Amino acid sequence: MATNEELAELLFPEVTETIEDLEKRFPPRNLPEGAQVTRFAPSPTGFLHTGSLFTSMISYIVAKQSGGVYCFRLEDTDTKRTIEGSGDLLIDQLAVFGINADEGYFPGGDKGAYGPYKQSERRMIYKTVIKELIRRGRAYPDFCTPEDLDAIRKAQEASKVLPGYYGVYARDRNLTVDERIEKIKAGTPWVIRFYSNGDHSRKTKFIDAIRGEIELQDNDTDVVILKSDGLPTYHFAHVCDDHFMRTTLITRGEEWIPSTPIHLDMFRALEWKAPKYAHIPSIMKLDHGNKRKLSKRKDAEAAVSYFLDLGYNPEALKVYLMSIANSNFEEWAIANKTFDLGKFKFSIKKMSLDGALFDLDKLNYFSKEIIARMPLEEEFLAVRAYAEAHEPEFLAKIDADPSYFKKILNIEKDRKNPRKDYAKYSDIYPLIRFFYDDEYAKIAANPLPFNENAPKSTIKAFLLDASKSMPFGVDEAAWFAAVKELGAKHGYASSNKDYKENPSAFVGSLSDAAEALRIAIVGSKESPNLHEIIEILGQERVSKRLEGVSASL
RNA sequence: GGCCCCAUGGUCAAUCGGUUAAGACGGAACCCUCUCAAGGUUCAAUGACUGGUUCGACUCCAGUUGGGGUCACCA
Repeated sequence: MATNEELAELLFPEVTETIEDLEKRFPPRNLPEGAQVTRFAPSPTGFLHTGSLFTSMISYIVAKQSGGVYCFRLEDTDTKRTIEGSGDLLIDQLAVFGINADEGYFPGGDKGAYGPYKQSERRMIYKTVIKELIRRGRAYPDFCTPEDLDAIRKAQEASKVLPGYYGVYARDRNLTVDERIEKIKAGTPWVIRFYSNGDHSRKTKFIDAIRGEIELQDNDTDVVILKSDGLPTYHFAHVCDDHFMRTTLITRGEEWIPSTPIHLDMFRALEWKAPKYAHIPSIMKLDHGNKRKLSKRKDAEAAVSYFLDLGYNPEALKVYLMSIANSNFEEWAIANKTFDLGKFKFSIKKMSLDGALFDLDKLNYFSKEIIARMPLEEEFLAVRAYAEAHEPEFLAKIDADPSYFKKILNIEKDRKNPRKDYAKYSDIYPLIRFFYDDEYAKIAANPLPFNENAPKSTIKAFLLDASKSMPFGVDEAAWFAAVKELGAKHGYASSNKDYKENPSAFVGSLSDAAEALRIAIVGSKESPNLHEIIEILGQERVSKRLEGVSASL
């Protein structure tokens, strides 16, 4: 009669260390009371997901505000789904949002004493633990083929019993050690399963940091812990890694709630203290009247890069996500006149329990606020960087005369209520391109939107006159007084009130006069403060435009 | 289907048994105003249903309904 000891040795001869050794290698952290060790542990399967940003942001802020440690761990155990280089991309994208790990996997190499931080490099750790589990009879090799498993599942469905590899349905659970050894020696492929002692008819409870007490049926499934490719499954890797990395708070999506009993079962078997869990609600989207999780495949906004490509300020996205995470953040921000997330006291208990619908309007609102509050120099750099990456034509204009562009950006910015017309950097160029002569020429080549209130001849004369006598270098009041006077000379009312009282006495209202000027100068009925615009454009350019438009009428 | 999570306006939501049920985004109106973006003022809009417990329930309990999640050698 062979022993489990022999089985373990046959399965993992390369493992020489023990769990004891690992405990010494990764000692408990020496952190102050209350400090949380959190982690973000994505799979390198693509771009940073909006939900991942949400979760990582929360992990980060919890660690920071408690004086703890935030780790980044790469869960690259699914070799089929792994996309080469996406782990590094994830780190770059998190860095854009200022979420930089204290320790973990980095493109240049691991940082921290609890590594490696890439699961594919932790094989020996998993095997060490599994070898021990086999010795103790708490794990065993399973020789089922996919077809065998399929047959078991079909039988279960037919007899209307819960599907899964458990109890009497766990075919290889009760093989003798001799039988196991025999099959292994015969070269039968195997995986390692956890030997559960759980009882499905009983409940396990745990305290979720967000939801409070959660009660679930105890796990009795013998889950696969080591796949045939020698890599662990998520369930086992989570238990091992978070134990040896000394994670204190597991932040993960709420889709993990149902499998928590599996994890607890394993912590129990290993006699390890289970960490606390905080199951984060998912961000949802409305799809044909139904709420559903943001989907990487179906929804562009599921990828953080979508917002970055459109030119949203990363801070704005974070602020929006924080307003979902802790809804009191918004009131705090208004009261404190700052959106500085670092100064806000985040509370994991205040997180709402159901998934929020992604609200683009609200993102736009925050984004406008944040861009408007940015100091000019900072905004300039950010816009330039965006143009550099996405709008080469715009970039050329900026670089041809940076100070000119800064003046444009600064329109109505230096005041208590700054202009808020850009939610994202991509909104800027279309709105300000008239400042550049070649772009203005393209706009003016199309019919300009003059209204029909005043006859063309009046507009023509008015614009021509303005091109010669409109004052420059004077303050806004003086300039506007001059505009009124000029308008009056051509029959426009000098106030809208006058016009309203007696419309037939005038060719148009003051608004009509101002509108004619605006259209001629910027090519549109809408623009920021006209006075600031003409001062930036300068007398020569403005006169030329007025003259040109007048001539074309 | 089993199990779990969730349930206040269109959206995000406050209230820890007693309120005229906050606030923000969005919407509407008005004001300001040379247009727009803002800003100001005001308005409309919420406790899924049914039973309990209680002097009193949005709040506690149960059930119903609805939404979401999960049941892999994916995470």
